[in-house]
Amino acid sequence: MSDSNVRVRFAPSPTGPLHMGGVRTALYNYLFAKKLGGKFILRLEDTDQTRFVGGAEKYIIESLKWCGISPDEGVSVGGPHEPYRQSERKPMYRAYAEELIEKGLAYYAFDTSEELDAVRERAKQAGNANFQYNHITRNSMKNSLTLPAEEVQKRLESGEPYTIRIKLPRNEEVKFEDMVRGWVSVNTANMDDKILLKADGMPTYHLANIVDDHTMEITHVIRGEEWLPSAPLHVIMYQFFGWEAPTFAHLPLLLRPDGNGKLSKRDGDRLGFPVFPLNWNNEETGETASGYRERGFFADAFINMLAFLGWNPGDNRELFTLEELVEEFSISKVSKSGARFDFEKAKWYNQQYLRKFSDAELAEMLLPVLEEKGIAAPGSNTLERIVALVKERAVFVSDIYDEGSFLFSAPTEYDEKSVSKKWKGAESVEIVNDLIARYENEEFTASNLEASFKAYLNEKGVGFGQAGPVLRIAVVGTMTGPSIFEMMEVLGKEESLNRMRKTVQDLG
RNA sequence: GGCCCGUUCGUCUAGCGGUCCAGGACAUCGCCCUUUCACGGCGAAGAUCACGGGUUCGAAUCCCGUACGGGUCACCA
Repeated sequence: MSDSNVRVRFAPSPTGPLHMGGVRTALYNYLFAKKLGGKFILRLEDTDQTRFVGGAEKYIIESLKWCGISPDEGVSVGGPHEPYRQSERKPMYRAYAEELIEKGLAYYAFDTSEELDAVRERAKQAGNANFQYNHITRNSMKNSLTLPAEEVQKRLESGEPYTIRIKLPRNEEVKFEDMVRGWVSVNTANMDDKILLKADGMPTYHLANIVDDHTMEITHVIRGEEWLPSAPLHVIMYQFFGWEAPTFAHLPLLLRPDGNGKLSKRDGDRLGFPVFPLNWNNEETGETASGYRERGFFADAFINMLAFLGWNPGDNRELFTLEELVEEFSISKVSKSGARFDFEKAKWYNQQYLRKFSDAELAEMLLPVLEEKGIAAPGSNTLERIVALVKERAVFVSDIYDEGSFLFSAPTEYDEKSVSKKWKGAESVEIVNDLIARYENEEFTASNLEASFKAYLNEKGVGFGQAGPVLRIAVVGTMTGPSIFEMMEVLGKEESLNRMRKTVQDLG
């Protein structure tokens, strides 16, 4: 990894759990930085005190950790630009806003929220869909541009609440080259004088963002497309401060699988899949949401899947670990259009990763699943053999149990369909009894059991299609599953025969 | 509604002027394997490259327009 001054940041707002779109943004930032030998910084944009949600910060840190996206600097790890929480940086922002006022590039505004609401309402009724506080309307508002200097001074000294707004030029083309979108251009005539410093003394996103990115020496700003409309404002702010602007990259949005619009936090459980990396429980509100980790996803698979929602290496390869993604990632290959999320594909990724593990590793991972279900785990040797038999049909580790539950404990009921289709009363009872008698003195290996079974078929003149399902029902209660003889070998003689005897009783 | 961004199989996408009557993956369907189910293998179906004009010997690829979709218009980020 070469020396590099590339510095990127992921700057979420702790207003709730981080959703997968956010994780992807973090991931692309991380990949971009690591690929170029740069630094990945985690900053918290908590300037809105009214929307702060307890536990969100911890959730964000844990999520990134689970994903393997580790910050080089930031709230969780510290660094040379501490603090990394904007609320803790509050004192520094005002000076920057005032610097702009001194330069004549910003002004004090005394309009209250209520007054602003009223103006907007009036504009709406006059047929003007949206009121903008801009180079025209600011002349009829209460601010340091319209009020006499003495009155401004008086208001400021009296402690009257005020905001600081940027003073945008009247008609200027703002251009910047976005790494994924190319040249983007907007005229200031279509922009408004955004508030930089709020009445509570906190900076808005725009101010805090620019000041922090500059002071933290951020070189590339990689964020979601929802920020594209405010990027020109940020470009102007860099000009106003006389700072070099970072390079921007606006990522395409993650779209909902159904209907229109971007994937939102509420879509998740409604559509049957998680939108969050981890389970979320807000103890204050009782709000809960499910996460990929608890759903049984491997972090690698989750990351791999996420990386491919809007990016690909340009060839047919699809399976990449985080390290491999770092190696291959290129922001120029990020697509411009939104990606509709598909849970089926997500599961496919997990299945691919599950298969990379050995039987022993999967057995180990299955242990906690069994414990949670209250299932007594067999010895590790038996467990591994069960894993070997069932793993091809599993997408998640827990599927190994779900698909082979009858290998852990005797079935408590018989699959109705199988029984009605293949169980022929006395005839079947006879077959099972014959097999019990036969197997009692046999060595219990799959090959032996199968050979003996076939010999029985011959003697009896019965077809496999008739007796096979009967044996299967007698041992595992259903017609599906791995090879019956393999299963019997794993189950062992005593268990297998007991189950057969019980079936004769139950279905006899 | 204003502004900005986007538009290749159902979905994710490859493609950056000729190798494309468009390739891969997921999903779907069929066959084979397995005397079960799944896995796996093979194959099929599926995109007039949103539409209309240009530019060019030649366009999915460049330009313009239209349509549609999305984002954004807060003292939220």
